[in-house]
Amino acid sequence: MAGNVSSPSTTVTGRALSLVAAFDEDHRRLTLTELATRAGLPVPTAHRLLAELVEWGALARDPRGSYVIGRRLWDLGMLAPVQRGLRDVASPYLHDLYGATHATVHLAVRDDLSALYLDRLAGHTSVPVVSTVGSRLPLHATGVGKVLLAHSSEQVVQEALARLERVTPYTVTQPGRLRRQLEQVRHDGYAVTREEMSLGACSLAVPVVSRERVVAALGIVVPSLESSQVRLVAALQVAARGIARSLGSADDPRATP
Amino acid sequence: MAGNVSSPSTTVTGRALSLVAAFDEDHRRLTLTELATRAGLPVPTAHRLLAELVEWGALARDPRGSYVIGRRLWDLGMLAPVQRGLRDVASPYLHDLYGATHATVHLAVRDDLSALYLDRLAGHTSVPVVSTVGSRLPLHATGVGKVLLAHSSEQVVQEALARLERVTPYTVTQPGRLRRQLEQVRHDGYAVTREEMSLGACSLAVPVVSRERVVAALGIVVPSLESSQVRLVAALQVAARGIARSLGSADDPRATP
DNA sequence: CCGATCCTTCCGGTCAGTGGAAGAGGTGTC
DNA sequence: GACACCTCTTCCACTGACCGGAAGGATCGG
Repeated sequence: MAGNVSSPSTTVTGRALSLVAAFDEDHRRLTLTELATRAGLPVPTAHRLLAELVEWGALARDPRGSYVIGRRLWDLGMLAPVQRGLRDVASPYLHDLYGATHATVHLAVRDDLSALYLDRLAGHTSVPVVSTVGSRLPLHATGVGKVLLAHSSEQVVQEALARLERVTPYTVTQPGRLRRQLEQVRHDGYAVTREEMSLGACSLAVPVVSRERVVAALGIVVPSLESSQVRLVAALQVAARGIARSLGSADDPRATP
Repeated sequence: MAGNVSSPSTTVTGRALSLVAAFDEDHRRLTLTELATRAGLPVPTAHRLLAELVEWGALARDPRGSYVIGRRLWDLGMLAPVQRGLRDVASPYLHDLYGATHATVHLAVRDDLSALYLDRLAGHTSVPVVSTVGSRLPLHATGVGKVLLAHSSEQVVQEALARLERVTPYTVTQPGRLRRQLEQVRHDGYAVTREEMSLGACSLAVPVVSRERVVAALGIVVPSLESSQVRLVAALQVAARGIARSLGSADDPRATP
């Protein structure tokens, strides 16, 4: 799985961007040659563009000379309206929820065919969890993902069902079965997963409904569901309603679903 | 205060970047003409470049046609090593601290002459606080700022002292007085501010010391300090030591101070 | 209806960007 | 010490991608 040699974009901006795009969750430090390869550019060209990006602060060089994402991009990223209102509003509720459950708490929205984690809140002793803020996980294997999918258009559902990757032995990979689960989620008002994304981790999630639209999903990850499920769902719903209420008041409707 | 018509960078990448740079905390939504002006570019040129940036996802267009920072930049920003290890490690401790104090909790590092807020944790009922994650506040008027300044090089201190802007009637603007306070901070091991940044908000902050270097500052904002100050400082120090301990283990030394 | 303002598209000239080639620095091998 | 091999950096002449004035839409308000 060496290089996703992207289409060698002919425009300059495109090329510069393809260099930046070479970074991802698993590639936070890249060398010149790696970048050139991944962006599908000749080394000297990459070098020149990178120099510019570094000068501007989009990228930075670590002590070893490798390239990393720079502080300026981080700054700018924080300005993104990516549900910024949502994130700000939700923060205290995530918190309450953590206080009530001591489970890892997640806030996610759907972005294309993945669940995009807007915020995460984990304690010291939480179950090992794969997600980090800004990361994406598949819709079919996570609690928040199922909630989001359950309230998506038929077209999205079809696309998602078309590629159900197996992650653990318990991942649901049969379209029919998942469809029934989604129906269940809509009926129950919450979603459940049991070790479908990572072993030893179960999750519960509920939708956050504002102006009659599902704007996000709120979920928690716990080692097991045993008896406490009812209580946890109740806590989730309280938090979700709180978020929705805060969203409804004093917030402009610039959603970006 | 219309346009900071930046030097009309001659390179294409530079121009594209100058468009992105036109966004800041106070300008999260910009129209084509605004962008063109702020970036110092002709409208058609700006238009073309913007189209590319939008297609790529660096920017996005809101329902009204204005431009905003796109989701992809947010993503990428989250990958920035801007103290990412620090942020991840600190998160649970910030939490504990909130649980113990129910005050707004801040984690900040020094970036040039400002305090850069890496993380913030606020409850429902917290004091009104200006900071948001990713924002910068002056070093001389905040608790975390004073801590960071107290442990900075003489050169930085001098530059900071050279421009002590007044924010509230209580902001310390006399260099001599601030110097004495910094001395006090080093001696006591914590910093105090009383309504120096915003009225009705006092703050306490302590340094996070890892490998004998001050790598960050941890602070809380409360309505008043009255009697509980000793307890609060103790809680802060516990958290700071916890973070430092977690940092010391299992983390590589790619600091970016 | 007409003028003002902002957004979008077009297209030929030109100059910035391109990338092969060569040099510099570093590291491992015999 | 010399060689092979690697990645990074600089150079520079050619060329085709970008530039931006001009013109055409779209929208709004009077």
